[in-house]
Amino acid sequence: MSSFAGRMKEYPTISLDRFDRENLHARAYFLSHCHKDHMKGLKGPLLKRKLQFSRTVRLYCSFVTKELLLNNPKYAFWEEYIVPLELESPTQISLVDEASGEKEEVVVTLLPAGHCPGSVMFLFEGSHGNVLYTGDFRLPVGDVSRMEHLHSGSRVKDIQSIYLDSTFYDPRFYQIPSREVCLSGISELVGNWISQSPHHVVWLNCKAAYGYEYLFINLGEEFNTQIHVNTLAMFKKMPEILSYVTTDRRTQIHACRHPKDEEFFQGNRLPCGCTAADGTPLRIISIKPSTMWFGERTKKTSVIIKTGGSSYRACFSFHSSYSEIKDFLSYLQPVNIYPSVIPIGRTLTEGTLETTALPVCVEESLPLTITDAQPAAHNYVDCTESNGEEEEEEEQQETAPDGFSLTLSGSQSNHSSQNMDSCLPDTLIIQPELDGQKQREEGDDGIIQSESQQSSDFDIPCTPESKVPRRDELSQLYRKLAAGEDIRFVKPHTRSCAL
DNA sequence: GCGATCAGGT
DNA sequence: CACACCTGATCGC
Repeated sequence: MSSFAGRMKEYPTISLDRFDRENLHARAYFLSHCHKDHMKGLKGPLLKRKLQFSRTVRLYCSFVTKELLLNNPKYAFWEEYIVPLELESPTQISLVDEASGEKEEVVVTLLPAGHCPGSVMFLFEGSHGNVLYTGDFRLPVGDVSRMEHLHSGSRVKDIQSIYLDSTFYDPRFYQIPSREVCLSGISELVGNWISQSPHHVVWLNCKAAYGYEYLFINLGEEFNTQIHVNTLAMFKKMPEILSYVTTDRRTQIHACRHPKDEEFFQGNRLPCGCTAADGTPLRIISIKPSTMWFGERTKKTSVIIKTGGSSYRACFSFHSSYSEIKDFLSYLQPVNIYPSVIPIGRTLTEGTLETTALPVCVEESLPLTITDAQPAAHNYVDCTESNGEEEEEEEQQETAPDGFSLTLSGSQSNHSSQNMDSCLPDTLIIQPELDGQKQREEGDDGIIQSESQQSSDFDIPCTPESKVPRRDELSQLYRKLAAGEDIRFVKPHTRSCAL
């Protein structure tokens, strides 16, 4: 959960993705994307009143975000105060104090963030330096070097601070299969199922959030069909999406939802209640998009895991992996990095919220901490699926190697499907009729590669009280990152962090 | 009745 | 182990 309080040190009269408390006094608002955890306070009556009295306060976002936002009647009052901006079009904005008349100019540029429809990063350029607020993002390695507005000529712009989506900024999440790999895995599973008969249907068990649209589009395109969803209203001005979704239940691919949809599925019913025309029972499989992550050296595993007789998990991530974030940061080399997510291991309490939620500066507090590298005892990833019956293993004590488990909680079956495939990177496991998984193989690719080397590491500290990285350590790290050297990252001290 | 918060769920 | 969101209970206004 984002713990970003809404404001940046350099431009404190701006509020982004938070609209409550102190943010009620902002001179301008920015919304990076239309997910509820970035919209706190956005429908508040206080804010509504402020807008009615203001001549200058506006909300800036992408056109798509505006469209999605206004689709919800609770936010309809924003309509006349939203200024949608084109992507990659630097726009000057005046930050005006309406009481004093004091004014500050800033240029903002929206950069596509790859998180969900309409999601953007905001690049601010003004008298307090260049600052990048990433919002939530997923960018493949290398994409940052192709973002024109982060460059000036052939040179990377000097970035004073990055306010970072640090959701997976943790070496445990070293790798997440690419969007393309995940999509093709899902496609293969869907295709193998629905081609068997018209009564074979797929239920995509997606959350109630924007971000699955590209999945619908790709499946719709591939199978020349539309995906059944509950409502089309939010897409009415977005033809690229609209043409791939439908409220007509007569399709083999569903992403509809119902408050009791899991129960429905257990009873072999779709959430929409659809049945076959001739009374033949439907053959339904569910595919639940879930984040799967893998270790530094393991690229070999399935993006689809069978979790029950008719249930599958499919790899799907809205957020960049650790290595993607590392690529992003090492390319931009910001002076400061402010993680948006409170590092694991603690929950925010009333007392700590105020202090920990505030931005932290590399030099002063500690967005980053250098730790000693651990010897690479085991460099393979133990991809296990927790089936909910096992005790939480104790293996994640200090004896745990830097491998980590792929644990899929919430599975209803006893069926273990770990280490599904150790050889075929993108191949999924499909067993339409066979319930057993006899070809299951132990994760035997635990070959320890030899290049383990001692070197520095950094991760997000558990608490603001933990040790501050020394300046020389940081510069050393940055030099390595800049040189493209392989840097080993250790597990964060999430377990040992005593609180 | 409303909003905010929390616990618990998927 | 994460996320984004929902429901329902509780509290305060």
